[in-house]
Amino acid sequence: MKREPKSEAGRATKKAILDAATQIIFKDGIERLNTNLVAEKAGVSIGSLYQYYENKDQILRDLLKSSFERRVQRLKKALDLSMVFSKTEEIVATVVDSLFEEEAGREAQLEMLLFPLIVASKTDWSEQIFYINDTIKPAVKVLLLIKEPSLKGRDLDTVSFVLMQAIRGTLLGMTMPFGNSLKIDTVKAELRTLILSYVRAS
Amino acid sequence: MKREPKSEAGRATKKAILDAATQIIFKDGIERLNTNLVAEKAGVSIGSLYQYYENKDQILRDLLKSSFERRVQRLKKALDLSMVFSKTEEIVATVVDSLFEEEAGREAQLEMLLFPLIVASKTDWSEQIFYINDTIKPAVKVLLLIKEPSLKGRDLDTVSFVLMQAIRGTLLGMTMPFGNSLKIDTVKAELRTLILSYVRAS
Amino acid sequence: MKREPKSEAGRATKKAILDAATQIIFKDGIERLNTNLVAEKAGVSIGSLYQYYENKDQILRDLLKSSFERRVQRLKKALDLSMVFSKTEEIVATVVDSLFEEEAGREAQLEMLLFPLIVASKTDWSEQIFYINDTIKPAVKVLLLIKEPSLKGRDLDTVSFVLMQAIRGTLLGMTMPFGNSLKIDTVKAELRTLILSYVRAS
Amino acid sequence: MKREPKSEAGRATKKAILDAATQIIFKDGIERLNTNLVAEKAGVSIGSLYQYYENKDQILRDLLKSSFERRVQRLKKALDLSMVFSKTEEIVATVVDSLFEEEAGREAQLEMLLFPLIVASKTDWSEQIFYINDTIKPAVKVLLLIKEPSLKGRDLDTVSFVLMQAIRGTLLGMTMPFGNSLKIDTVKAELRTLILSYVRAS
DNA sequence: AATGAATGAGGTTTCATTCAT
DNA sequence: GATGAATGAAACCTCATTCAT
Repeated sequence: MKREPKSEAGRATKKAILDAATQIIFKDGIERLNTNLVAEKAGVSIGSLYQYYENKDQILRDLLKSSFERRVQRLKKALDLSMVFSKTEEIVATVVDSLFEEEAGREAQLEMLLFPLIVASKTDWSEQIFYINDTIKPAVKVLLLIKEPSLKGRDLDTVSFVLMQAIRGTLLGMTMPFGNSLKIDTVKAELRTLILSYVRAS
Repeated sequence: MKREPKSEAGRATKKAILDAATQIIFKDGIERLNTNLVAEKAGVSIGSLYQYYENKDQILRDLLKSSFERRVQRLKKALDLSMVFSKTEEIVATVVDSLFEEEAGREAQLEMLLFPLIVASKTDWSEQIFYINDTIKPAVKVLLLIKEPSLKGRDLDTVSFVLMQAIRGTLLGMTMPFGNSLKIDTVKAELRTLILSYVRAS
Repeated sequence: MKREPKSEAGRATKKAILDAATQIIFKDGIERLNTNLVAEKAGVSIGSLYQYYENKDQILRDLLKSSFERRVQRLKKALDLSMVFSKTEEIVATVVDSLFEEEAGREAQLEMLLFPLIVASKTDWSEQIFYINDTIKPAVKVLLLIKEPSLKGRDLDTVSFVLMQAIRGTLLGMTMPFGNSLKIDTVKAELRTLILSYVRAS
Repeated sequence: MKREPKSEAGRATKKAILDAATQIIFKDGIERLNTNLVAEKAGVSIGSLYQYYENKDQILRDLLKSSFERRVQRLKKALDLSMVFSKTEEIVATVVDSLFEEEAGREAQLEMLLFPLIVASKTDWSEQIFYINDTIKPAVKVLLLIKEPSLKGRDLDTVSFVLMQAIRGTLLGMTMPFGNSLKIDTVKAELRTLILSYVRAS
């Protein structure tokens, strides 16, 4: 295990590395992501980079992890706030709004770009991959069940899986060439319709 | 532009290259996909590979293209056959069945694995990317409208976009670690429910 | 030794190959000159190319040879015609004119482009290299001596060497970026001045 | 842009690469010049070579540049020293002597060997190519005009162009097979004659 | 005679990682 | 701790040439 930064400077370096990596992925493409370039863009020597990250995989893993964490934070916040509202409609609206916040699309995209590397690398990524399911799904399930009794009888694991994939797919589609010609508000409205009609289907 | 095979042998070589590439992607991971390995697994010299493909990107592009074509074929077939059935339920069931056929998941996965390379590469992929939308979407739209008059008033472009992304997302999820613990029949049932309830939502 | 073309078609093929090679050198650069491309541009299969040329070097050698032959023809013609004129001024003017004919610059350039390959290759090129010297120099020497008695006492080999290199250098310079900004007629006038003043120097 | 060496060691590595390249060009021929060989002869890993040079072209460009710089230095020195002499004859003699110094022929030759690559490569070489003209020509023009008023009325750009090409051509010819059979002193004498008679021609 | 598929040695370039300073 | 020079395996791609048809 590599040194955990003890000083403020160390933490700043790690952040700079992660930021540089993210920037490269979106600006130059994930194929151009290499440690030398990351170090350069982060304004850090390649030697320093390897003080904080054992290897390239660790950087990617950290990237994915922090993306997940941001997403979880965003969703949790949305759900917590909306729990006090009475209607499912409002909960769904709040969640959909939070999904379309600035960064959410980028995170979906980042996740997808990272996936091939996840699959290919020798390091074990399962911790990262399951993290979001373990964190979000229970909340989703509980919430759905309380609000929509009609779900009783259906397999909630499958329902939340389909729901999440549908949402993620739509989000991802928005970041692709053919997706960004659509009006965001219309897409949000349709996504709300999809979610509501689905959970209320008998 | 590279030589288009003029003999039967040439065509066989091209096919062998494509097959080898597909096999490598699914067996070894897309990160291990390199021209030398492809040539080797195809039982062809590296020189021959470059007779038929200008560069690695062209192989990937061809891979994507043929995957798209197969998908379009499959969907077209399903839609044509089902047109004679009277009910939307049956159409949807047929389409969902066709999506879960052996190869369909692989194609969704291939597409996703290829995406980072698509984004990163200098070659222009838009032709490939738009192909499926241009081919499938009109059919979907016409069909939906005929069968479900309740769609009138909604933006059909957005509806079909959301629908397709939802389907694609679910399909993709099935190929990922956390997806394949679910029962396929349950997922299919839920996907049918999602589609039907969504297009019938008012 | 390769087949000498017996048929008209054969000779045409050889010419097509040479023409294609010349075109490639000037359009794409000598670095892009390769047998496959030559065959393609010549509208001939690579197999056919190797029926007429043992290897790439032979093509280059043939290229150089025919360039030399054209130059020799041009100079001979100029010298023969001008021999009947009485004055050195007129001879020089005629020769300079012939040097600036359309193709002459190209030939100087071709020769220069071919030189590194000449030096590098294993095949013996001395025949080609000396050809022009052996053919042109005697004529130059005789002519100079007859017309300009002041040359007596100077080493004619050196004089004609310096003269030829000066001419060739100027010709070559005209094909380079910084050369073609000059007015051709002024350059021709100065070259005439240079030649005349030089051979008449005491 | 590649790393500029920040340490003494780095500068030494760059120099070793350039030296190795020069040596290979003259010993093995420019066709044998390849990055692996250069790295090997320089006693450096191929990776290090690419730390300092973006690609092969950059090495060649650097080679040409430093050759130019050496030539300019030599000529400047010769011209400065000779400015104090009173007669054009002496200036010309000094310049010609400097041109025939050990290295000068090599530089002319290097330049010529590099030319095909210059023409073929995508990188922009104009900076290098114009450098020598911009640096030397002004000095030549001023000098000529001061010393030889007879030049008034002639186009000095053309005169200095013809003069330089004549000189360069002669220098180059000396490095070629048919040139080195001549006595150097005779050639130098004739070149002096050529220059003097030319600039004094009316 | 002509074709063009196939070959593979050899070249260029990249990049994760190490290690001496 | 930080630096950056050095490494070299491994990838990409080219092209002269052969040979079966």
